[in-house]
Amino acid sequence: MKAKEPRPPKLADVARLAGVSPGTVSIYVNGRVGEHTRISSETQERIAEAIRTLGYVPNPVARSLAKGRNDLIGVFTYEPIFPTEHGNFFYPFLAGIEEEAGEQDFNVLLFTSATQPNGKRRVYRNSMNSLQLAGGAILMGLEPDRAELSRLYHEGYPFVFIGRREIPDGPIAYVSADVTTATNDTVTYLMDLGHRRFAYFRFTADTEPARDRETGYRQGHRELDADFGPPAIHYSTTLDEITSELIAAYLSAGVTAFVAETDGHARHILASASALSRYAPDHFSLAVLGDPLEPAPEIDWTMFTIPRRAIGREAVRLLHAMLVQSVPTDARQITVPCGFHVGQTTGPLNATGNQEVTI
Amino acid sequence: MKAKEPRPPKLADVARLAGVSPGTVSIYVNGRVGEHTRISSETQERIAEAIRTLGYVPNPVARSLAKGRNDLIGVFTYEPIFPTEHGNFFYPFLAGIEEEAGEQDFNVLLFTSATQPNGKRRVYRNSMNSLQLAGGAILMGLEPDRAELSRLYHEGYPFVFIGRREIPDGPIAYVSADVTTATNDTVTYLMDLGHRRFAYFRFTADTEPARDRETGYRQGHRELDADFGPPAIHYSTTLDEITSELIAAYLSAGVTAFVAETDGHARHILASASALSRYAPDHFSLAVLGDPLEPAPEIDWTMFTIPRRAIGREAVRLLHAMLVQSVPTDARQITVPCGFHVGQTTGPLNATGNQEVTI
DNA sequence: CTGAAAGCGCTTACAG
DNA sequence: CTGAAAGCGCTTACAG
Repeated sequence: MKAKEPRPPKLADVARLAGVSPGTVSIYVNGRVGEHTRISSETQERIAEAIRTLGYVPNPVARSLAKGRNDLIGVFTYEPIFPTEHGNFFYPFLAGIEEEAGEQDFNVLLFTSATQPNGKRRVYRNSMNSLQLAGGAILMGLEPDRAELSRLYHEGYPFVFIGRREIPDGPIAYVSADVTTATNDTVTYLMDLGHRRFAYFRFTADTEPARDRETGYRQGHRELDADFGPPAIHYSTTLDEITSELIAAYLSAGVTAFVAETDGHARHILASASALSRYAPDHFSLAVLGDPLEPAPEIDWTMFTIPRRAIGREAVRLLHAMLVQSVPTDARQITVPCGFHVGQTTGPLNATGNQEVTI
Repeated sequence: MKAKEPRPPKLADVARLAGVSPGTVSIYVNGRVGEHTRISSETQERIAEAIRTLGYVPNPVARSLAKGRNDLIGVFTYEPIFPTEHGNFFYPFLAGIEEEAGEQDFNVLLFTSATQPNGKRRVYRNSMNSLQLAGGAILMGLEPDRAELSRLYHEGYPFVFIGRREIPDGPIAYVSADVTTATNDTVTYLMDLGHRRFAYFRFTADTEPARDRETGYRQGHRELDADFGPPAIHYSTTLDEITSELIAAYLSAGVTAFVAETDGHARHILASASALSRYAPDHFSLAVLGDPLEPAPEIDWTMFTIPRRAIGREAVRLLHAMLVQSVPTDARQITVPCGFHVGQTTGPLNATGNQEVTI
């Protein structure tokens, strides 16, 4: 084992040994030999030799400081990146980020130090933006702190949110799945199957993704029967509010198509209906507005799918563009189309007898 | 939206505005006020005020350069960190790393840029150690490049491998599950159930983890019947070599306990046996030397479990120790005990009739 | 209790 | 084609 030298060789050491100036070495190691300046091949050989014998490797921190930038893109999540429980929400996005970062020759900096005692994370700690080490960052999380987003926005720190997020201060950069269109398409698909009376189940929480889905639903809703008794859109705080009585009421009112914000809703609808001996797709159709994170083992939902991997990649590309060029703030909203999967929970009206059933 | 200032404020700006020297500001922002130097509370207030009005946030790169260290721990993997296919080998380790890094106030730097055209990764690119940005790194991977490990070792770059790895040059730092003991214990457990004739199935590949398991097996093996016909240890390149004929030969020779290096081996043993109408635990017992990555849905194996999360945490702790103190090279090998899970694939000899069966 | 100065290891115009 | 110098933004002894 080699003796531990007091300090690693630096560029100046190389220069001295090669008998050239530091500037020349810098140009050489950065491979910028042909660009503006030429270095004689003998000199190059001397430098290469010196680097070899010294075992020189450039200090990336110093380089970052001098250049004013580095090859890091940050990833900040408001919840743990690698949770033990629950399927990993972030995983597929990270897969896309890793892939694209690899291609763009970026390294990915995970901000894990910003964890507060309560487990939540913050960008700002004692009024310091902890993201600064990276030139820009990708943020993810179900419950971002809007005040922090505003502050980042005002500071001009380059960041891209995964998922559409709004702040009052102006348009922030995001990459999002086009759930509005996908929801509209889902409704259209069900209508093409003959369904006219719909019930839409969603949580009360007024988040952008929920809002976008409802927007898409209302777009598709125009040709639908709206006034049939119970409200066509059912808001609930918990899934337990989806009872057999509730489902019975909808079925009695002639609803043949259910649209569920999450697979959780869908499961509860299915369970409540089965207590009434009503099943999909025989007695009604049921579609989910998005794909469950876990490969959805038992039930083959009709649903749209969110291209999370592609979204991760797009986020890196957008951030990269913001870092090197300047992207106008109103051109920083990227939307990628969803996929659609026809499963076993939907079927044509009448053909299978799924129509107004008296219970 | 605020006008984009030409450059962010720096420490010197704060100093000027507050009417103090940069050094004083530095001490203040680093919260080292009480330590060696005292700053009058009026001065502190002026500095705080200046920071606030300027919106100053310290440049972490400059700080790293000046201090000669930063709060980054690198994570380098020889295979993609977030694969699309196959369960994620790295995930549970990363979960532990994230957890511990959060507690130690470290950020985690994922080296994703080092991807070569062929998909493999290297630490050294055009003879430059790409890990340098982080003060130290945790390496993972099934097939590390030994030459690179040697080079890192000689360079004195602080790194910890997850899993025991050897290089000829000297002892490298690692955190590993104690699979030797766990394998020994597994054999002992089966012996306590009355089994005496064992067959051990493993791949030919001579990796450290495979070697450690075999060592444990041989330790437990001493009291076992060794000469009963077919070799007590079966080496194979592919799992397809585990045929019904092979299993029949072992069963006929009186083997009642199979020990499988991986759950893949175990599945093939089970399948081959069932073709002979022989089942575990009725006709033989079967234990797996480690837990499958995926929660192993259908089959409740008897196996030992690898505490991956704990290993991830230990790796961060060890690296941290190496970074701040100096840990002797021969004290850098950490081994954590495995868990043991009694499943449905093992049972007592005789009690259930699993003994020499003629086929 | 605070200031002036040197230094961390590089890069980048600017001269020759 | 190459060198000398200033600068990136901070920290850290060392003086006062």
